[in-house]
Amino acid sequence: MANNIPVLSAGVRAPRTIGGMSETLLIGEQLLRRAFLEASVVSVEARTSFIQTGELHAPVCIIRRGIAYRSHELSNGRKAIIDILVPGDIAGLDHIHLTRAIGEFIAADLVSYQALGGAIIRKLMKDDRLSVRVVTLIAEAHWRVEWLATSLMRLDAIERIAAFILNIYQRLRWRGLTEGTTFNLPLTQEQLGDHLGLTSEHVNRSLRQLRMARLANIDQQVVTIRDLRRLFDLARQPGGFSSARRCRNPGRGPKLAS
Amino acid sequence: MANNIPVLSAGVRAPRTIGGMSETLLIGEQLLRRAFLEASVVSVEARTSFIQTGELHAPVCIIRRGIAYRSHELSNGRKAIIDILVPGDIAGLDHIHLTRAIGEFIAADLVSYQALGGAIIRKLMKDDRLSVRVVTLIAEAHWRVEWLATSLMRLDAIERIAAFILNIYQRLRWRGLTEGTTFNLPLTQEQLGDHLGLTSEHVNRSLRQLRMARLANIDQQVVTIRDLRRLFDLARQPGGFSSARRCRNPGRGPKLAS
DNA sequence: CGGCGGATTGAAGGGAATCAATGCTTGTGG
DNA sequence: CCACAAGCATTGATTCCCTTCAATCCGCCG
Repeated sequence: MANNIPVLSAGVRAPRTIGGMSETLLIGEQLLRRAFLEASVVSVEARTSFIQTGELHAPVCIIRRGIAYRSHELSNGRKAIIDILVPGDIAGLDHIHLTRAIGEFIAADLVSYQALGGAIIRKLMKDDRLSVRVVTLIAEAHWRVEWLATSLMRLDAIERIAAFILNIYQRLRWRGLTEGTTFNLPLTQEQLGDHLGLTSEHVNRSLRQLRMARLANIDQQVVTIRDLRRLFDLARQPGGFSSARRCRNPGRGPKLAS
Repeated sequence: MANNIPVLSAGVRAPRTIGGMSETLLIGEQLLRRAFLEASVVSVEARTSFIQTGELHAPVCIIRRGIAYRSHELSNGRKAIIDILVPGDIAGLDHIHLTRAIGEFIAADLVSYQALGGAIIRKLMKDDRLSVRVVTLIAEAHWRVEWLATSLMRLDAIERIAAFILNIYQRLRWRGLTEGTTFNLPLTQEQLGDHLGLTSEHVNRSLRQLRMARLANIDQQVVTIRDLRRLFDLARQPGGFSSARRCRNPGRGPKLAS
C-alpha cells in the first residue's frame, strides 16, 4: 500500500518521514485503518454535508468512496474550499482534541465513509505507533493547505488549475485509484473556483485554455491529462519553481500558446 | 498562562479543545516548555534564515524574542510567507517526523530561540500529555494556514491586511506581549506582500487607505490600531463573515470612505 | 413541457500588477 | 562630518487578469 507516503498537495516530491520510523509508521497506519474497519459504513448523497461547522464532538472519518471536501462557509453563502478528500484520506483529525468542528465536510458526489469518535481515537493513540501516524497525517493535511496558500499567493488562474489537477492526479495514483491519465473529478466549476479562489466563469475560461493548449481536458467531471510534462511546467512546484506569478525578472516561464 | 488557548489565525473566536482535556493539555504544555528551557538560547540577526529548506533533521524551535516567519522559496527568488511566528510560538513541529525541512525559517528582526532535535521531541512524546499538546499545536498552525488560504481566496487587499493585523494583534495579546493597541511588527512591506499575496506597492497603497480611514497605522514597523471595531468588520471572520470578496448579492458590506 | 442547476460565452469594469521615478533612512567609508 | 550607496517607502501611469453583469445553452428531472 502506498498510504505511508506523505503526499504534498501539488504533487510535489513527497516529503519523506524519518527513515528509521517507516516501520513504526506502517504499523501505526495499519492499526489506524484497522480501527476504522470496525466502524459502520455511512453513505451520503452528493452535495450533503456530513459534518457541520461547530458540530459538537465531530468524528474522524476515512473516506471510502467518492470525493468530499472541507470548506469554510461565509455568511453570504459562498464557500472557501480548503481541502479535497479522496478515497483513503482520513479527514477531520483535528476533531480529536477539539470540541467543535471547524469547517464543514461536504460530499461532492456519492460518498461513503467510516467514522470514529474523537474519544476512540484518543484512546487508540495510547499506542505510540498509531499516535505517530496520526501526527504525520495531520502534517500531510497541513502541507496540502500550505501549498494551496502558496499557489493562491503566487500562481495565476491557469497555473493554479494545472497544479490542482496534478495534485489530485498524484494523490489518486499513489492510492492506486487510477491507472492512466484519466480520472473522475465530481466537482462543479463553481466548486473548483471556490477551491482556487476564482469565479466559476473564469474557471470555465481557463479550462478552455487548457483544452485548447492540449494540456488537459475537463469535461463532464472527467479529467484527462494530455501533456503531463507541460502541465508540470505550468504548475510550478515549491522548491523547484521556474518563475512566479509576479515576476519582475524577464522570462516569465512557460506560456500557453494563445 | 494563555498558551493552552488554540489561536486561529485571523483572531477569530479561538477553537476550544476538549474541555476534559484541559488539565492534560496544560501539563503537556508545561512539560514541553520545560524541555525547551534546557536548550541553549540561540540568537540570529534580522533577515537570516535559521532553518533552511531541505535541511536534514531540522530542529523544533520555540521563539523567545522577535518575529520570525516560515516561507517557501520560489526559484525566481520571491517568497511565499506562509506563517508568522511570534514569541512563545513553537515552530517546525512537522520536523518531528520529517527527515528534511519543508520551507525555510527566517528571522524578521533580531530573534532568539531555543531548539530541540526531532529525536528528543519524539522521545518526550512517549508522555501522552505532552504528545497531546504537540498534536494541538500542530493543529493550531494548521488553522492559521487554513485561514490564510481562505483570506487569500475571498478577501481583497485591504481586508486581508486588516485580518492580518488583527491576527497578529490577538496572538500577541493572548501571550501578554502587548497591552494597548500598539505593537511592533518588524516586517517590510515586501514581506507583508509575500505573506498576503500582494506586491509591496499595493501593500503600501492599502496601508495608506487604512491610515486615511483611521482604522490602523503602520509606520516604521509599528502598528497602531485605531478602530478595532471597524477593523473587525473589514476582516470578515470565518463562520461570521458579513460578505465576501466575490459577492453577487447586493450589499458588499463595510466600505472604506474613499 | 417548464424549470433548474450547471456550463458557456460576451462585454464592461475594476483591482491589483507592472513599470518607472523619486524620496527617505541608515549605515558605511572616505 | 559629509558623501554615498543600499534598502525600503512612496507615488504615478499604464496594463491586464480576473470579476461582474448579463444572456444563452444544455442536460436532467419532476
